[in-house]
Amino acid sequence: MADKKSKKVDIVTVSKAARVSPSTVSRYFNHPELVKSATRKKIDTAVRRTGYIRNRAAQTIHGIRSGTIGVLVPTLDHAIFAEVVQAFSDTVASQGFTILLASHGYDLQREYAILRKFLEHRVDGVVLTGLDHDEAVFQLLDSQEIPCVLMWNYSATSRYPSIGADNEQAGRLIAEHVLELGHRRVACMFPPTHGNDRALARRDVVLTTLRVAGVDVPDEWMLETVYSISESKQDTKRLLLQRDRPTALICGNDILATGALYGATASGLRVPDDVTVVGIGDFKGSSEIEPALTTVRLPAQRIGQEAGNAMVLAIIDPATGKAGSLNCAPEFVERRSSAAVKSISELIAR
Amino acid sequence: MADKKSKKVDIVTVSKAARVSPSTVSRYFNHPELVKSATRKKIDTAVRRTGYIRNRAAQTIHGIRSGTIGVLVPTLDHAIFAEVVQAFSDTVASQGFTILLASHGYDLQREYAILRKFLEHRVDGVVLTGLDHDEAVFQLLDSQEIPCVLMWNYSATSRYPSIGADNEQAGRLIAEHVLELGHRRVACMFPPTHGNDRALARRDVVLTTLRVAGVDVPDEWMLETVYSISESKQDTKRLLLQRDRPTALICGNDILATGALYGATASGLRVPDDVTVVGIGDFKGSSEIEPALTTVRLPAQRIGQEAGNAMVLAIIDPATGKAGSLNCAPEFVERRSSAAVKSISELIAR
DNA sequence: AATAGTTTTGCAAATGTTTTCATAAAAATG
DNA sequence: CATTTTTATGAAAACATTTGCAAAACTATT
Repeated sequence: MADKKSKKVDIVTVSKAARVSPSTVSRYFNHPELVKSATRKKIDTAVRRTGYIRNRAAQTIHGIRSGTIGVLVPTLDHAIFAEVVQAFSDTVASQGFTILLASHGYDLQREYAILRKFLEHRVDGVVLTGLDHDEAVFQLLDSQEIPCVLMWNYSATSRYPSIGADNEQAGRLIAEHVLELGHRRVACMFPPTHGNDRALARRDVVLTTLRVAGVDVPDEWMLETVYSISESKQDTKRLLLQRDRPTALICGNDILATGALYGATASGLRVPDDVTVVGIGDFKGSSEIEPALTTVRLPAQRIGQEAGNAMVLAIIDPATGKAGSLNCAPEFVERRSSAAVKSISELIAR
Repeated sequence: MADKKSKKVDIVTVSKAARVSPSTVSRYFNHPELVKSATRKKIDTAVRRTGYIRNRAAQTIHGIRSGTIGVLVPTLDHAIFAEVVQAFSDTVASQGFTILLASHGYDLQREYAILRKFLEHRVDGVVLTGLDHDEAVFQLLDSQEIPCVLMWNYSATSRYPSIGADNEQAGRLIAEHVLELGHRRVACMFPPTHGNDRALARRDVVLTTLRVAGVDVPDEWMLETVYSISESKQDTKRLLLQRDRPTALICGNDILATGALYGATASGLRVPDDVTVVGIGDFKGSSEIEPALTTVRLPAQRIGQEAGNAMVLAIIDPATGKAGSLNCAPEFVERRSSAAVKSISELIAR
């Protein structure tokens, strides 16, 4: 099969080889039921012989769908986004769509530029990560008539349909757990919140939940740590080696919690006997680490799939398909890294 | 800016609004130096007012580059591929390219189908992962005239330019280290090698290196374990709880090694005192885990960048740009998880 | 075998751009 | 100010397809 290396082979090359008109070849691809099976056969061999590959660009200018979906994430370097993209990609690929992928690195300006680029490519739909975006982004989306879904976070009041987990709920679940265990001396470690509505929502609700229960997190126990195991290990060591240390550490995500676990070990402390460590996310490995991490599961894979299905539906059936928001509920997962405070004396101890 | 929600706005809409011809608008975008600055200003406001977005599909059918590069990986779920894709994407994005991303899940049939889809979209270049691909894939690539690079692995004899690390070298480095430490009772844990030339290359060279040194790995110490911390933790426990256990465990990648570390801990063994564990990859977290993992660094980020640069060059300057292979040398990283065998008695002990 | 009804095919126009070529406008030169 | 040169613009063809419409080729019916 497929030689004819040299010259470009297009639909008319094929039509000549098959001794039919270009229109018929076009129909062969788009409405095969309209072409006689004998002709179909002729064209089939012609396609094979010439090595013809359809040109989607040429179709697209006829208003036909491009078969691409633009996916915009902050970064793939966080396993959790990679996972959700993977699930999304698989889901839409099974329906014939391919994804255009780009990352903005939490820079909202870049997000706008990338969105424009997606639109130049006439993507059939756009997926953004998180709820918060530049007003210009939303306006641009408004002015187009392609479906858009906000993936990863859920909020009933999001400006576009949001499919994901409710971060506030996740934050509350973990904070309540820590409170239930009797901890009152609680530290928090969250990633920088600039341009990251997810982290922000989690942090705020954790703090609020604690405060409502009468637990205040002093400033020096309020750590802002970049998404990195080594950084969080460092910061945790610094935190735990102080004379006055917390009995529990709530981490904004499981990567930070993993580093915290390592940091506690490196500080000679046992988890959960000496200090409770909890995360948010339930990343791969969180259940296997020693001690296994207490956390809140954010169902990345499910989110990716649901978003993919919603997007495809909205594309192929814009009338009924209007994607709606979907709350993929986070789920509290208790494991070994958290335990009740030991005793009254522990509460007063340094 | 940008309203006119309803009707499609194309280059002639803009040209009317600016009272110039479509050709001039086209030039405004593609050869702005050819249009008088007064006219430029007119068009500029017209573009803004109409909310026009260029249509790359329409450009592409003129043989103009599509500005897309097809990237094909086994899966994004392995952090290492996510990392390399991220680096690649960033690199080419800075030159105005966007990536079409798809994953085949180690299914070489799917790889072919995806490649075809990429070609339908008239990507300007294609990146595949690893050296081994279906003959049909190579033939299809041969018949096209777009650049292709094989990313992640390096081999001097690869069928297309390969940019990546030499897995044999990586395997040798780690095997030699284990031998130098005096280990003779060595177990191996590798992922399934079907459709995965990287794992295969590593395993073969490790085994060969050991055998040359007179160390044979018995079948029951030759573990095939899927890429998963929990699986490798399980398998490691099973391995280490036998009466007759190895003094060292070589893992095909750091994920397996991480699970092995957890498994050893869970078996009540200390690493490296009771058993040496080494990996390949130097993934994120490998340096922070307790004990820090001895491994071989595969420079994912650098590979992604180099591949991106090579690809862009090959696209924009096909004459000189012909991408060449590049060996991003793996680097042995000694950390805490490996140590010399303790004593002669240890060698005989069970 | 003629007619009507279907099915299959081809022609030509349309899609949204770019580009070549020719012409108009402006600038430079005498 | 006329002429030449340079610069800026527009008309029309080209790109690789799809599609509405009409003609042609079959089938079925009488």
